[in-house]
Formats: sequence, C-alpha cells, structure tokens
Amino acid sequence: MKTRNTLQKKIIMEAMEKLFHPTADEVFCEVSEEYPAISKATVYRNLNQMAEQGTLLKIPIPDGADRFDITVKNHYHIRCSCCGKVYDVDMPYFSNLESQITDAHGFDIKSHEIIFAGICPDCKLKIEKSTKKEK
Amino acid sequence: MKTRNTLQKKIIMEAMEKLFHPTADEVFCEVSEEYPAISKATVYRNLNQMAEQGTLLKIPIPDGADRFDITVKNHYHIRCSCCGKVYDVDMPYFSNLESQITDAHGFDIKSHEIIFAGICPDCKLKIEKSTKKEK
DNA sequence: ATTTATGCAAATCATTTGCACATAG
DNA sequence: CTATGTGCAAATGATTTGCATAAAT
Repeated sequence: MKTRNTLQKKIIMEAMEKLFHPTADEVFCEVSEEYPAISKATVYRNLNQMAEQGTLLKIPIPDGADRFDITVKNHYHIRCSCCGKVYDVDMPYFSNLESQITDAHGFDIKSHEIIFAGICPDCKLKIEKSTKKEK
Repeated sequence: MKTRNTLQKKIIMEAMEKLFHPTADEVFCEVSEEYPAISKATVYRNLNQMAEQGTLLKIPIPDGADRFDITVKNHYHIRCSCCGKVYDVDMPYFSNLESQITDAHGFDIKSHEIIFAGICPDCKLKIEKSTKKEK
C-alpha cells in the first residue's frame, strides 16, 4: 500500500518538530491553529502511519495516552507519576538485551521498551508545599 | 484509609491464583461463574486496591488492557505483538538500573518496567501457514 | 454506629471506524 | 482514473465514577 503526501501529513510533521513528546491530542491542538479544519481522526491516522513506517516513534505510556517522538533512535523514557510528563532518559541503549533472554518461551523477540517512573522536580516542589500546609 | 475483607475480595484473589496474567475482564469472567452477581466495577476497584497495597502487580500493556500478576517480585514481561498474550521473562532484574541514570532532569526515580515485544511460537506457526496460502 | 465496599448505570478518555466526498499520483 | 486520504460523527474498549444500598469493623 503506497502512501501519499498530503498537506495534512506535512503540517502534522511540522507540529511534531515543534512539540516535545506530544500526545495525538496535543498534535491536534497545535495543528488546529494553523489548519482549523483538520480532523482528530486524520491526526491519529497519520501519526500511526508514520510510526509504522518508522518516521516517528510511538511511545506507549502506562495510564495515559500514547506519545509520539521524532527521535527515532532507540532510547528510553521516564514518566512523572504525578503529572504524567514524559522525558528522554540519558542512558546507553541495551542493544544486546534481547539476546540475553534464555527462556522466553520460544519467542522471536523484536524490540524492548524501558519506562522509568518517578517524580519530576516540579512535582517534588508541589508535594513539599502541600505537605507543609497539612501540618 | 483501612480496607475491609469482603467476600468479593477473597473470590477475586482466588481467581488471580488460578489465572495467568489476567486482565480485569478475565478476572471478572472467572469470578462471575462462582458469583454471578459481582460487578465489573468491584473487580476493578479491588484489583487496583490490591495493586496499591502491593499484594498484586499491575502490568501496563502497550495497546491493550492492563494485566494483573500475583507474582509481586520484580520481573519483566514479554508480549506477543500478534495475539497480545503476556509472559514472564526469565532474566535477572536490574536492581541498580535506576542509579545508572545520570541525567534524568532531576527526577526521583522510583521504579522501572521493561516490556519486550515479539512473536510467540503459536503465532509464528499461524503466520507461516498463512504465508504459504498466499502463494 | 460509622465508614468502607458493592452493584448498577452512566460518564470518561483515548482511539478507531464507516461512510461519502476529496485529492494525489 | 483509481486508490489513498480526509472530515465528520458514531462506535468501541478499557476504566472510572456517582449514588443509593449493603456489609464489615
């Protein structure tokens, strides 16, 4: 199935370059400003298509909407369990991790994904403040 | 907030012992046979409560319903991208992985999660068969 | 007695889909 | 031309929530 170069696709890609790990909805909001007629379904369809083609990376987020990343190079993510924001993790990629698995029930392993969870600096501050108030 | 020991909680835990990495819905189906009056909301509420208390492990699954695991000990998972089934991975746990991260934007890292993706033996067979047919 | 839990239905949120129409190649 | 893409609204699927009632402590 050959894909086509539509105006929508181009604008969505431009939005991806501006935004940082956006959700489909965030892309939709950004694109809407320049091109109000666009449909959210089109945004989803194009993001998914690009992810399949390897132009984008789709990052599944536990307890939240998927996020998309222009950085296609393999890397890991960390998510704030308080506010949900996602950042890249500066850590070497385990390129041989898949070959380390001895007993994976005969799986053909294709990829792996590491997601760290923690509290971001902003939320740390917020929590400290609200803890003080409680006293 | 102190929790109570209800009949529902007990039956849900029993179902968890029988099932393997079930989704909330699978637990609901299993429990319904013995106790048809149970509500799906009760199943969700109890599974989440037990996960918070550390009695169960909640495994977020990319592109699918969360799964719950009686094995609370830290371990990793592999998911078949074809049929969605999830298995445990027999691989040592990276207990010091979180301390390796140098630049995580000042995060307090609490935990990490590794999910492998691949094709399970069953689906491998299915794919081989259907490829033959296409010829 | 008081507070937590339950069952039900309705609400929510992210995402997908059917369909008629538009448009890229 | 003709297959792929779009916009819209409705459908889906997982999960949560409001509320009146029930049950555990």
